[in-house]
Amino acid sequence: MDLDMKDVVALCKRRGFIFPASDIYGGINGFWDYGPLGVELKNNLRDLWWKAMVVTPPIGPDGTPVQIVGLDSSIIQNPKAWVASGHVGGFSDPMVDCRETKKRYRADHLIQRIADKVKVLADIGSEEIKIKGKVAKAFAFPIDATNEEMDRRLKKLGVKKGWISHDGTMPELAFADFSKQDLETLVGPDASEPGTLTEPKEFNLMFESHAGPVQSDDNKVYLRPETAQGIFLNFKNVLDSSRVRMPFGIAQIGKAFRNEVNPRNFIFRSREFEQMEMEWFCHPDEVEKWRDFWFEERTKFWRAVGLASDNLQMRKHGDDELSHYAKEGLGTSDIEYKFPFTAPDFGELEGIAHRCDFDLTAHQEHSGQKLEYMDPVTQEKYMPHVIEPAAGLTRGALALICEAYTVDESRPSGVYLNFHPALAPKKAAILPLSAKEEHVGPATKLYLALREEFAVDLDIKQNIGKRYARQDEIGTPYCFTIDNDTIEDGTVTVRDRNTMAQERISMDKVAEYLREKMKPAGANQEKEAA
RNA sequence: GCGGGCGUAGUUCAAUGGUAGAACGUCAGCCUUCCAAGCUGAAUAUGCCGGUUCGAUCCCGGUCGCCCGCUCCA
Repeated sequence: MDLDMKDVVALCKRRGFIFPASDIYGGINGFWDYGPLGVELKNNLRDLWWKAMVVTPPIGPDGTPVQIVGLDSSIIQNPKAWVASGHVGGFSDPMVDCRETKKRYRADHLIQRIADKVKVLADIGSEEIKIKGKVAKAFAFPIDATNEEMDRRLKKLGVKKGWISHDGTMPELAFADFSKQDLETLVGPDASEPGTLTEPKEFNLMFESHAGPVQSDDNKVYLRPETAQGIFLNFKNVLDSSRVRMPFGIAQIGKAFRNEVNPRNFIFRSREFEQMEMEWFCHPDEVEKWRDFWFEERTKFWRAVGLASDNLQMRKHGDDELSHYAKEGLGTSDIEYKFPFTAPDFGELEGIAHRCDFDLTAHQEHSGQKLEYMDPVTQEKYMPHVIEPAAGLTRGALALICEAYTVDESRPSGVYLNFHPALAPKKAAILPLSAKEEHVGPATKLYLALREEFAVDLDIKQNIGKRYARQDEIGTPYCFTIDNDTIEDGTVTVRDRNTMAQERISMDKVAEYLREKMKPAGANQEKEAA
């Protein structure tokens, strides 16, 4: 059956995974809070990523582990950094609305074509093109409109042939160059009369604040829209302090902020979110090798944490959707997940981008600091290129929840969360079969021993069925039940979340049992074992 | 940002121009030797602001939030 997002959202709230931010004040659009279980899940994913990147980075093509160091840079940086990165300019996409058709266009995606003839005629007042009684002097078309499409549209609007043409005598103007008054005589791409387009509206997708208690333009600062820039800003510091040599990576996990026009789809597109980014610096000649390497590693990671189904797919960006930093080079490939709200389409989970030397070059120019790399062996001096695997931590957590959400009418809870044990917020629940001391005593002892190593729950209240059901709903993979046999022979029942099957194991072996079950999730485990 | 829909307990739903009810969940207790059993009890809701009205959860306006579509997503 199709997974309904409403059920997922309800479970997340009911069991304490994700709450609307500022819930008691009616919430705030685009912001979410992670509850007691949500923060565990998110931290587990975060820690596994950190381990896979920084603690036990993968074995490289040459058979030795690659070099990656960690970083935690400030959310607020010198605003010049965002000018250099292109965010101050590039983040502001002027938008134009059509009052008639309610459509919205990016101003830089519209062009206007004005026929000289029309202009002249209008100027001398002898003849005019009138549409619905209004003077039309110019027509806006999508930037990719073909001549045929433009002809067809003009004909439909009743413009006589010969009055206006696209034979090269008709100038093209960028929308932004048009004056406010000219808008009155401009016909929108889908409108039936002139004058329906609004002035371009500035959209700045970066959050602004002020460093210091007095607000002025002089101390305006931005909340980072991506963690990546903090890495580029520290490239030289890391290089000078960390004994790293090309190629190497700098990894960072942290919050990022984007003033999304329209936050949607639960935590998928929120205004405050968390990223896991690694900038891999390498020689320009090696980018292809490393792009392929990281693409494969990152795919393995997502499969290892539990996104092993057909819901995961890989997609290369088309040329039309490339970022400003990826216009040259190898482009961007996405790892995508089929979320319930995107199905049958997929939503981006991680992008592996070739950022070229865009960022370091830009920061070198703007800061005046030399950021080139001098190879100590070859004495070659060059600007490193960057392969960037950039993943959404919060999106990842959402994908994990969606993937884990399993409807099972046959069990009391009706649903269980099939998390990989390493990701599950609680690894196990310790359940005394009855609330009597002979059960509670050993259960408490087991709980105290296990909690040193695992996130476990001790649950004494209510009957055993209710307790199993509750653990199912929060995705606890194992329940250890203490009963009369435990007192006799020191064994406990292990109840498996997915199969509901039970087996008895010695109480001494419980920790080892859990340790074993946690194992396979590390993305680099297989290679290490080999 | 535009259009449409919606807003009642933690969740899912019901009802009404005359002071809101259920199920599940939660909590407390009893009972329970393995899957939400049974029994008893308890707490908890009309998003917010304003208007109409004798009286508004219901009608109207605004606002906030959620969902769908469009747009956008460097």
